[in-house]
Amino acid sequence: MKRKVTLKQIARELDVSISTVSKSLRNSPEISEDTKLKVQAFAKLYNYRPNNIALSLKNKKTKTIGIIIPEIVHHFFATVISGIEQVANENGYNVIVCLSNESFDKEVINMEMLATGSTDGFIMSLSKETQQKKDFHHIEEVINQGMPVVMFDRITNDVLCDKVIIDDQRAAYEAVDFLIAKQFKNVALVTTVDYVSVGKLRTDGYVNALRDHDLPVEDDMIVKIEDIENCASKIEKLLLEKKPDAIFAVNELFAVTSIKLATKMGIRVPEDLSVIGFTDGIISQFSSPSITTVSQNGIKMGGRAAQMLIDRLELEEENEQYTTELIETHLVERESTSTL
Amino acid sequence: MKRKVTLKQIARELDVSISTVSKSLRNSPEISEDTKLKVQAFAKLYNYRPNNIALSLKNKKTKTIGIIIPEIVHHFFATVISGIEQVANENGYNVIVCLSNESFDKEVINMEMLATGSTDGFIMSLSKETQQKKDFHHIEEVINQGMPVVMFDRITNDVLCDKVIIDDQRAAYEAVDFLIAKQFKNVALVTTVDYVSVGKLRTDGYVNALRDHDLPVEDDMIVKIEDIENCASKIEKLLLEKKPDAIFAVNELFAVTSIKLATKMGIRVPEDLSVIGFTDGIISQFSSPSITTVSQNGIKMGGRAAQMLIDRLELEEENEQYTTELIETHLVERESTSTL
DNA sequence: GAGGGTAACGCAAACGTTGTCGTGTTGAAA
DNA sequence: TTTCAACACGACAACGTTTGCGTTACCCTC
Repeated sequence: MKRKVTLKQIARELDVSISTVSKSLRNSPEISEDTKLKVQAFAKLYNYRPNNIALSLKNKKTKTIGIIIPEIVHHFFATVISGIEQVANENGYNVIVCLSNESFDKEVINMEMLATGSTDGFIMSLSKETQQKKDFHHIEEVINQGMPVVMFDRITNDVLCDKVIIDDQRAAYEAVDFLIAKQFKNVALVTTVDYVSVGKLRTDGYVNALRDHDLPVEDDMIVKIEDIENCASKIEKLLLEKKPDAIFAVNELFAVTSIKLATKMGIRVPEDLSVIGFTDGIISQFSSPSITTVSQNGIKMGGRAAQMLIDRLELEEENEQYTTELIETHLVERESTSTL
Repeated sequence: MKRKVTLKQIARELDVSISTVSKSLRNSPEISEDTKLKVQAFAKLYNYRPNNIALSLKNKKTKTIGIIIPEIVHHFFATVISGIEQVANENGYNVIVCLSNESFDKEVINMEMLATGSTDGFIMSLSKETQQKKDFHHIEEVINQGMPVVMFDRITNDVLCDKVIIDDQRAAYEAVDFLIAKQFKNVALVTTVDYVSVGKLRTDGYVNALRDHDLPVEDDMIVKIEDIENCASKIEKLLLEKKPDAIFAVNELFAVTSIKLATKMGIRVPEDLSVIGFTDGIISQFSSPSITTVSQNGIKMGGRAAQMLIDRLELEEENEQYTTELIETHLVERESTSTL
């Protein structure tokens, strides 16, 4: 087993100083050609690579981005990571991933952990608990320490930082508008509880779309789901009592669940009921019928977030101007909406 | 903006030496109670946290695990990461994720990148290209440098290290056996090309199951898919010409694609055709009909891999004894197999 | 031969931490 | 009064790098 070779070892072997070795490898004009060649050859032979940790300590830069997200077994978050990783990689950055599992405490612990030197900045999406508690001191803190933070998807306006989101309200509006244009009169909504920021915004979009078309907004047509495990009865009740001709669901899971329940109740999709979901993930593509959905490009979102963070990291002067970037969405039409 | 406080700053403020501060915070008996309390109070006030990078450099341990996988937008890999992250976190480790995108070169670059001080060890699953080229010098190299590697799922026997896999062959055997027990006589196989290790093993399991039941193994009943985009014609041909009464697919995507194509051709699932997939992911759960599948617990797999790596990292003496651990699988029966 | 210029290299500091060892002061025992 | 232990703390090295600056030795010029 041959351990990693260091400048010191090369210096000793070649009987020169450490500085000479370092300068030779960085091709400094201070060093004679002879020595440079000798050192470079030796370094190549022993496959010398500068130690990242030592560099990080010296430069006070880790070239590492911390990602903190609620969960990773989730198509959208996975695509965002993928987008981040790609841009990060192109810029010589690594990504270190921490999961909050929707827990406020874990989010705090993870941030503090990574903030003590491990990363140069953060890209994060808030956990449900954090959104509920509205406690963002851990985020304020790292920002105060000079570490840039970029928030995406589940954000808060209470923290000043760069953000990347989709225009949830507008996307929802357009989805509902699409349904109304198809002459559906009883469009129901299956959404999350209000403290989930994106759920709230999509709900708002739904309401606005109905209002703008002078359609009634009935509370009974809106199902707010807290826990996916126990949502069946609520949706069944909706289908049974309100007999909607279309459903807008604020995520894939709600959409596919609605379809499954409807099918079980003898309601055909899309003949008797049209359904639009949100997030163009695996489920929408592969379920039967495949689901018409609002596509939010996670790769692009992650990529933009990473680029914003890196831009800020590599800007030497502080820039107090924060921006919120909107990633465009579009409706992917599939089988779950009738074509009439 | 208050930057992170260091030992040096505390020392200066309190007019003591750096060593005294360090020792006070680590509660050394060398230091008087008075001084300790004073320092600790000050440190708490300024929220002192030891710098991870400096610690890593000093201890030659980063408390970080490198994960290299082909892709992350993939349910199984996401669950494995989730499992790794959990165990890592419990043991005070962070995970840094790199994606090879199935590319050999990227896999090599990522490994070399992380190997120069960034991580203590690796957990990885080989890229397709690497499996095809059978070039593992980058892995051998980091092992030679004393960094432990744990491989999972897509492994190779050409490298000596710890491994975590499922018994692909046995799992496939049992799935096919299950079909045969249901009196299906024409069980087809939709699999990958042979160089994908798990595909090959699952193919072997299929073949063995048929042989053991004295059923013929026909080449025409086996479809090997290289590229998911252009697989439709092959599967359609199989369905049309061979009219199988059951299909065993070596992954979710192949299973759901087969079902979709069959349905389009008027073949009802499960009435006319039973289908079993592999990997219990989102697709199997939510497609219609939901898919009977071999469940491989990614969380458990990742957890075991992480534990094996950490055990080896925290063992001071070298242990040349490598183990390959099998994670049990089980068949999840759903709607895509007829119950007769 | 004295002075100055220059090529080629080494020293040392710095990043933040830990731990070994050395050092000064105090008090008590001989 | 001397000696010695205990106590409380500081100096320093080390981890691996980079870099500004100091230090040689040599050669050229006048």
